[in-house]
Amino acid sequence: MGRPRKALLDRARIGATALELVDERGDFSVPEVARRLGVQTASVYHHVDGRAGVIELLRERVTDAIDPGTLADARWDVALAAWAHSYRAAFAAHPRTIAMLMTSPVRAPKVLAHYDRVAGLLLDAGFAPEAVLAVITGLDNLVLGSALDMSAPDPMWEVAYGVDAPRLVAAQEASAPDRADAAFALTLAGYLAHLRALLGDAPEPAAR
Amino acid sequence: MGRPRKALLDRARIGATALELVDERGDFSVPEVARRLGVQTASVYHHVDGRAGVIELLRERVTDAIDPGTLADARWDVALAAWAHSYRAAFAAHPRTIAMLMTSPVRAPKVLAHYDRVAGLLLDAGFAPEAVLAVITGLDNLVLGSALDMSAPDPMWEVAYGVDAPRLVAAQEASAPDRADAAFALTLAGYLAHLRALLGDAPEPAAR
DNA sequence: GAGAGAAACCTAAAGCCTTTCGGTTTTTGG
DNA sequence: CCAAAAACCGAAAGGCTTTAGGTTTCTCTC
Repeated sequence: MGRPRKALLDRARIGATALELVDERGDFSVPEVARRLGVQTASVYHHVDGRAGVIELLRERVTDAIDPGTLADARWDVALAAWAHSYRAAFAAHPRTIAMLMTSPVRAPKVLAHYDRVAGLLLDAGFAPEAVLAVITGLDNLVLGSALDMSAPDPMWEVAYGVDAPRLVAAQEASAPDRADAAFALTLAGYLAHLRALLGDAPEPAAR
Repeated sequence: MGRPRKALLDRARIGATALELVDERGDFSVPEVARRLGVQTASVYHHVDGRAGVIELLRERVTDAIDPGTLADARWDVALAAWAHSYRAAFAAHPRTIAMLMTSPVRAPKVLAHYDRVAGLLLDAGFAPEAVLAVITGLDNLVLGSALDMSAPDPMWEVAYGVDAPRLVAAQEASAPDRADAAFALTLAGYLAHLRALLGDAPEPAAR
């Protein structure tokens, strides 16, 4: 014991291991992370500010997958749609982190830069300054609501034997396997069409 | 000690106390509930199936506030909108429960009955059976995404000193205090308009 | 290149939580 | 009336979070 010749731990390995655990089991604990890395629990605390610190590592890992390039399109609605898809995909890749990340404010500069660009996009598109945050919030709600749905158990509605909900059961049996994606497409298309209408743009025909 | 003359505990009191704790602190533990009720921890386990059982009590309490009468309107879109508002309000009253309730499937018969009625409503309105669940999921995403937003810290985006996000900061400062409500109205209006368009109804003018 | 201080890991321990087991008293139902 | 069930308590096992203090190795400065 004592300091090892070669470091056994670093923040990257801790974050990766915690994310593995959350993906597999829906949660993590510091001792579990330590066991997986072949190290004592207390050692992890040397690199990270406790459990909360590990959660911040998770946030960094998950949100790093959001593609900033999606915001480059000249048409604001196309850019917004692409960004929303990328955002959703990032969370969809690790859906069990969502409940863990939502209850603390966003502080990661990289993520804040995304939202700043979105705000600029909306201002340039012609939205009133006092409306911009509501528009962003709405988009956020769509993305996170959908991402949360992907983290939910499948099926989401468990109709026990003896409970009477025939139409819900039929709907569940008839639903396509891409239900979650279809729902997101539906809400996003509706939202963007509504925003275009508010701006007085010529509404594009609601493609299928 | 031994069995008391008058019962000290029941499921209702346990549920109410746990909900109080979650509202106040964002979480609960079985010993905390017991302390508040002036009882030993082990006694709680006599009435409830562990921590998970207490969470189910929370779900019952929160969802009981959803008004089934909202679904009675003859116009499917009006009914859906009213139901969504009621649903959202129920969660908004106890926003800290949301993260706790989302990760386990819905089993409460009363809630399942709601969704069953919604499924029937959509079928009668003319949606294809295989599309019904996607439509429901989309609505669910809007409601829960918005409810989650209400449980999020305010402000949601914390731009630290030295981080450059001027347009986001300006948008936050310019935003009205009813940002969350405005965002929900925006997304719901867009969604319903989109659904009406899909059905080929005469689209009502998007009343601002 | 030598020594001081920092870094990285470990052992130990306090305090909390979840859950179970068995004991005691009171109520209830046949 | 009495046996079984119900309601509560005490105790304890095992896990988690976090801190404190010890040991070894590395690194930076003189």
